[in-house]
Amino acid sequence: MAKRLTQQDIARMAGVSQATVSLVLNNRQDASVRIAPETRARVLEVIRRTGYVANPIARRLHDHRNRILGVFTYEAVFPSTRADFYQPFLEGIEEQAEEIGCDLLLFTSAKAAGGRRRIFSDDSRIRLADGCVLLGRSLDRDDLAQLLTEGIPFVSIGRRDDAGGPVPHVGADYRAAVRDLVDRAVAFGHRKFAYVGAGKGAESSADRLRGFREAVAAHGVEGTHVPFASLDQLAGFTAVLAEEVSDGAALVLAARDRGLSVPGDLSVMTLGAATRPAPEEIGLTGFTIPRREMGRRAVQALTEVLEKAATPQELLPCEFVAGTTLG
Amino acid sequence: MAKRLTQQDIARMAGVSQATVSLVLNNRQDASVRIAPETRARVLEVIRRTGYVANPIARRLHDHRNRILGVFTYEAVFPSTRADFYQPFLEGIEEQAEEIGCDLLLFTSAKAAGGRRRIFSDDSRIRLADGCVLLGRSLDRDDLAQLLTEGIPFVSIGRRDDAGGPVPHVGADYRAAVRDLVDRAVAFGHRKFAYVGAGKGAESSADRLRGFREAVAAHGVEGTHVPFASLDQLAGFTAVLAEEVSDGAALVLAARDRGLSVPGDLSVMTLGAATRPAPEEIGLTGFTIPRREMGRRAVQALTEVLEKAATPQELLPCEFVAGTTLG
DNA sequence: AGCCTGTAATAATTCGAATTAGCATCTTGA
DNA sequence: TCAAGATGCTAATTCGAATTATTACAGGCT
Repeated sequence: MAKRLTQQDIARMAGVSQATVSLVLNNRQDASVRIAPETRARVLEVIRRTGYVANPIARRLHDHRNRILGVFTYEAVFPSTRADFYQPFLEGIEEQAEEIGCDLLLFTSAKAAGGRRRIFSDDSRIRLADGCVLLGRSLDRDDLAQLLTEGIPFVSIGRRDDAGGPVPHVGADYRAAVRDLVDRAVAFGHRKFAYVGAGKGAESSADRLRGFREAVAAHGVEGTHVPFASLDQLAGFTAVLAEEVSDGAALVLAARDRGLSVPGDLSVMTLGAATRPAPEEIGLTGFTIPRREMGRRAVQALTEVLEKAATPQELLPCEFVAGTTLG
Repeated sequence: MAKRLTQQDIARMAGVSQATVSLVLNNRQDASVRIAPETRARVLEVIRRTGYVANPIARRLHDHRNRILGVFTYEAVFPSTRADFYQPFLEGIEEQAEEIGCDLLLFTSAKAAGGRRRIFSDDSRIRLADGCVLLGRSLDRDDLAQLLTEGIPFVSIGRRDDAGGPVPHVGADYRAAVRDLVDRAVAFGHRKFAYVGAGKGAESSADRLRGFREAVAAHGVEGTHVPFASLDQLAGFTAVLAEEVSDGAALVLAARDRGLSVPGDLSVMTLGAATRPAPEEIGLTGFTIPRREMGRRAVQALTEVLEKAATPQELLPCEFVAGTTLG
């Protein structure tokens, strides 16, 4: 393996000092440092001839930035089973990283303790990057707290409750999106609503349920939370909002199986959670989560954290999907 | 942003010298450098408390290792349009990287000149990583040559012709796979073969065509290369091998449109290239490319390059897919 | 006391490039 | 003619960690 050329080598060849090579390379024209045109040309010629490129490692050692953004996920991102969930986020992240000229570091080395990666372990590599985007339905509270206390620049994708301090995040406005769905359903004449899903645990679930409760209260209609729903538990309700897309789809199929009409006898809406893969052909009414945009904005927010030591918190609007299961 | 901790900081807190911290951190036990157990424990405690991690940049500057593996692609990897192609490879790469405790660096910063990323530019960051996996249907010859002459450790996914020297790669054995398909078709009685596709340009295309030529020659049957095929050009042939899955699918549909039976009147096989998305429901006869395994092996090969300065070259077998379009 | 041996830790140097302070040399202008 | 200023370049330092050479000190032995 041919030894790599250094600025010192170039300097020797051009008969100047290493400092001069550096100045020429960076095209410095300041009043304080001047290089004669002939000298500059001579150095440039040697650089051209040798194809010399500055060693980025050494270069980055000097500034404190290395233009590397970390992406942490609690599990592998590429397996196809998880692709539907991660991919749109990552698409946005990659896009924005490319725009600001940063490389992306995937923390695949994080020791998988009990099948789940850890942000902090004996030799946490989280600080490899200038800053870090955290991705996952739920994030460990202790991890968030430690990130905050250690002053590690990061942004969460998805809203997060305070963890010993405000957590910088870019989320989706599930609360408003769910309220909007209820509003629309009320306009269709619905008065008896059921919310199907956990409604707690992850912030994303809690936000949805909260939006639901606010909306039914505002309209003065009946709204019940049914954590795990079979069709039998939904007798009497005319509109069901299912956190999970797959749950919504299953309900539609089950209802039609029993000869019920959807949306004739029962309206079903989905709240976009895609923990499990779901059939697409049903055309569920609901909303889309701006995953890609969230990825983009997260990287932008991270640059704000890095440059202004800010704590950005932002919720992006979800877009209504008409579908065919509300009537 | 809180200033990043240095070994000097740790040293101060533990009341020792920076050198001592380094020695403890690297768990050096040599006879020449000894650290008292109490001192060691004190330093480790400070490290644990602060969550200190050595700056990989500085570390790399000194010992030329940082447990970061680069992944270079000429375009973004996450957009869904490219996901089908990249994903299986990346899945294998991620899996193996996780196993050997390395992080993955995606070179999103590579300047996109004319929409295509460049490995080498004014500020090439390729050397940030210990080594690099190159991914893409075709790789720039000049880039490969430069990687070789600069002695940058890398492995190509996909076989590559020499570029001023042998190129380390992990590819798929298209040659053998295509020969196998022809063998099977001959066994079915076919004697007039057409090869549809470029058959040149990328090594993967050339290898397929080469396998085709070898097989028809070995059997003494007729074999013609038809770069861009419409159904009309295929009159007289009884078996068609299409490089592109989508081309094969289109041929089947076109043939059936004209009232021809597939495989009754015409057999169609595909050679697995998936540049464009293709319908899956046809059940084309052909073979699968072991993309995921290629990703895994590429990372393993890269470790061989790094540890033994080897130049691994390996072709993995493709698996026959019976399908329904050969008879 | 003087000398050696072992132990424990540190000072100093290295990696490659960027930057700052500063040293010569050459012009001007008074 | 001499100070002031411009010009062109380089020596020295910095970044953070790893390594080598070296020092400091205790205890044992003659």
